[in-house]
Amino acid sequence: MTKTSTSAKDVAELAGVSRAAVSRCFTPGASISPETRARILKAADTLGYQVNRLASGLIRNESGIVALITAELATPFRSKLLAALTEALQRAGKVALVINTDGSNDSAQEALRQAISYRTDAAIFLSGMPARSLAETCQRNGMRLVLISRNGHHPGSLLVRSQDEEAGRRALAMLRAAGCERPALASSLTGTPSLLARERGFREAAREAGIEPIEARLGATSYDTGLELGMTLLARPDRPDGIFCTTDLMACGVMDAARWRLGIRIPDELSLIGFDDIPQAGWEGYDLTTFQQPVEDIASRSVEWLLSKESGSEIEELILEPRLKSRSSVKRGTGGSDQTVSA
Amino acid sequence: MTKTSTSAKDVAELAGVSRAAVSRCFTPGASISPETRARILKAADTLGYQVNRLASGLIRNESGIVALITAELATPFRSKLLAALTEALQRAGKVALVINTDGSNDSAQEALRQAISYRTDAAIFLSGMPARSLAETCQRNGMRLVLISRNGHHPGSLLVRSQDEEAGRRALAMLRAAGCERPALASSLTGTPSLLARERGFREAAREAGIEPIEARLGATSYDTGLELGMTLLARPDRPDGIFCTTDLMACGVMDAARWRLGIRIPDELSLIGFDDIPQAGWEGYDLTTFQQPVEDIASRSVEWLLSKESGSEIEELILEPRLKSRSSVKRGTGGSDQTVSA
DNA sequence: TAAATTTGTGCAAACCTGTGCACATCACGC
DNA sequence: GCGTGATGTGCACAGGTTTGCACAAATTTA
Repeated sequence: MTKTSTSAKDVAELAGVSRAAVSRCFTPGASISPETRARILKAADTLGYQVNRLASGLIRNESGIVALITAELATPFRSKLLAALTEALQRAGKVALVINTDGSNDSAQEALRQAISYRTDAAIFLSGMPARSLAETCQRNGMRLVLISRNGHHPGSLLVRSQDEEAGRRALAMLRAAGCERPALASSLTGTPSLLARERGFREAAREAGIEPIEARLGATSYDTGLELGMTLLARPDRPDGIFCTTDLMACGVMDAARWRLGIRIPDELSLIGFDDIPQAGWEGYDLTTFQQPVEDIASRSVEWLLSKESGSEIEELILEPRLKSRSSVKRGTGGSDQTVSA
Repeated sequence: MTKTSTSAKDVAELAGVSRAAVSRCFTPGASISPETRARILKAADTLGYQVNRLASGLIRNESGIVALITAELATPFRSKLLAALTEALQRAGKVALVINTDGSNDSAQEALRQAISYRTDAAIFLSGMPARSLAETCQRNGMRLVLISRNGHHPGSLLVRSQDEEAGRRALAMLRAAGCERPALASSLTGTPSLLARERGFREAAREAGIEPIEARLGATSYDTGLELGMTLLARPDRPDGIFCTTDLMACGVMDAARWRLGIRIPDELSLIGFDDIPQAGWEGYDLTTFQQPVEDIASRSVEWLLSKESGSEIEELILEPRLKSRSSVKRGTGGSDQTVSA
């Protein structure tokens, strides 16, 4: 029933050349004379011909598809990263296949199977981790793997992460510089390596300064979790006067709990620091001090890496430095300069 | 250099059967004995074999890929819709190819060409519109088209839209019921059909009530535009006491301009209504009255439609009713019940 | 003018899968 | 014992592309 679309054969017949010629016509750098090329292009145009990349990928062993494997796609940070990645891929002449997971490793595994069945040139993980055996199968087939904010160490794949621990340390230093005496840490229960690293940095820096930070952890990394975290932390008898939230989304929740439910003034009574620099962090009402993840860099450099043909078999790692976005959610310090802040 | 991945031939050899048997093993409903099936599955497992969907799609003329063509992917509403669509597709055994555009029709056209070259089973447009001729080429090739919130009328394609005009009318009625005497309309300059319809409904309802609404239009549909719109509208001598924003994102901007820059109290001095019901509209500080777009419905019903084989050649249209989310950004009316609100 | 080089084209094989057709095997009923 | 039907398997082709190889034509060189 469904008619098959126009193929190179049709174009060849119309232009009066062989099928090989039309293939060469669309292959950059192939040997073809200008006049036949023109004739073929004209024929292709009248027929509405587009090269069939399924067939092309089949024989060239390069589909041009890259799989993006992610959970919670609608989240501000994820969607920002996804947008940057799809655009970077498109600029490189690739195209993005988006596969959702529920965040579990099993689900990521299943997603990778899908990717394999479409013979994608690469797979980029924003959530979850594939099992080692399957990852090795991928490598063997020449499929490249990029792991963003994961802590696996599959040889041959690219590991992209931020200096999370350092950021955590820096957050504590900033709160102290702002005069906070009871710094607190607010995070989610999802044990994502990057979140754990941020927590660790904050905690260790606090202990080194002789302080045991107040900590609270709840549910998923969402706005609602932030609301709850705020209510929990700010109801304590030793109410914190500075909170580092491992995610902007949670920070927004904490701020709203403080401001709208408890009437606490920001930053006079409470300083807040987030992470990611989602768009909402820059909104008028939040104006949240946070660490900007270099999303564009992550995207463009990941794509750049997976375009480079030569893959050494050793682990490659790309560590990016988050840039501090200093806004008004942290009280201006009494005197400490920015110099004292460096880890 | 890049080794080719394991094919059905490899599995067949290991299992000691013909390649056809392997194919049948993975084809539901094909005739194959339980024991050979088991043997093949075992061999496939040890080799890590996955059916090559490129080749499969080539001969079955059904790639299993659906293209999602969109601009401004990182926007709250778009990402929500995208998440719903990708999940719905995945549930249906399809997979989503995401193609960015810059919003222009040319760009959408180019995206559709990409889709054709991958022989996608369908293309779903969230932005832009393909030219009629190209759209017809798609139809002829058996590729289905879904246009979300577009107003083209390509025969054979599905048109999905909300009752935007009615919502606009209803927004005005609500503002009037809240006692607003100077209702205003805030929108962007992007002439998206759905935005225009909302504006039209609002304007017409106002005129029917004998009021000429204050109108302001600026730039793109973004938070920043909302900020500017707020400053513009609220600086007028005849300052509006109720504003309908054609998008939640702009409504957030307007609210922030009013609250943080001008010290105007919501909803006492200004009532606000948005559209879309993005997550932020439900956040503590905004609590924005808005119209909820039935994103899940849009996604699931679009997918359902494009799975149904029989496509009548007449235009098919799917009109969904936005659900009013009544929150605290509109002053409680003096007495008007909800009955008076219906269009 | 003949030889040598460049340039462009066609043939055919290869990539991997699904499937119609023919055929072998087996059980069964008479 | 034989015809009949059911069941499962293999062969071979189709689908659309890329590309090595051979070859024809055109151009340059001696």
